[in-house]
Amino acid sequence: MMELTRKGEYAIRGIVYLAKQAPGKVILVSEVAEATGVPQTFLAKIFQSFAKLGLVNSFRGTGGGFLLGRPAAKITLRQVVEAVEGPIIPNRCLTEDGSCIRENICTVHPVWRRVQGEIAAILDGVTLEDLARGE
Amino acid sequence: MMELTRKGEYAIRGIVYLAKQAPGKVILVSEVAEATGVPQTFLAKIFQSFAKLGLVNSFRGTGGGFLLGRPAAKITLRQVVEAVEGPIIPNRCLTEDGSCIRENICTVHPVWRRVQGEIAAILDGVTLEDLARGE
DNA sequence: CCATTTAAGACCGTTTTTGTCCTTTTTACT
DNA sequence: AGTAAAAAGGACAAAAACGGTCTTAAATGG
Repeated sequence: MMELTRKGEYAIRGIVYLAKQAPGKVILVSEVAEATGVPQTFLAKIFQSFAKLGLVNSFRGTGGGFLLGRPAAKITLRQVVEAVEGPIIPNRCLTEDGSCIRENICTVHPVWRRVQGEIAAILDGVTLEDLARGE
Repeated sequence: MMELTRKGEYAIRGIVYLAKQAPGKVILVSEVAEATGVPQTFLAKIFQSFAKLGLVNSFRGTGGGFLLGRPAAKITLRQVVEAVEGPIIPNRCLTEDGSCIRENICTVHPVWRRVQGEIAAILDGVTLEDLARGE
């Protein structure tokens, strides 16, 4: 359970690869795809969504490509993961606006809340810089 | 991301309902299903898998039904969740036998290891007794 | 034997995942 | 201006997972 999807894994691989480049250097999706072993068109989609969120910047046309939208130290693993996988929600009842109708579920509610908080805290504490320079 | 499936939620609802009963009392699936709002045949499947693991005991025929396989205090939320959802694996690379081929993935590896450990610890710390008596 | 209740497995529709493919737009270079 | 190189965007599709249902068999008590 609680498994990251391929998309999530690909996203991390791809953006970490960008983080390893010299700041300001523009990289082709094709290069990232090959280097990380991710299907190119799939990775392109992922990077497009990153671009919309400002996680990466993109340039079209000849000489185009991608680079980080801000310094690697300012991008957390949580931001990357949530960008592709959505918010960290261990249980549906955490989604709702405070309405957890069933009582027996509600005793579990605070447990999931803790799980959510712990995961978020861990992922918040790791930046692309950390990951790029090998911990 | 990281969301519990319906099955997982149903499983918790169902077994917590059992945990709320007087010890030794045998309960019908139909009763549990109705009380918790879970589809009966689906819940039956879940309880069957619980029975195989000893989380519950079952009796067939007239007067049959289910009850906890051991005291509620001896069943953790983690055991319940893993019984239906499988082991807690935030990332595929944690499954493998130490082989995390890609280097950039491997810098992420210890992070997922921590996530795995934290979730496990939280769920280990909660028993059905806790959940049954309302935290 | 008969009604009841779980056990086991086959089956099935829907949604999500994991991509591919094609067209369009933007850009740089000649 | 024309062309080649990229990313942007959308449609499409196979495969897997999810969320169940249904049927038949086996056990049990009366």
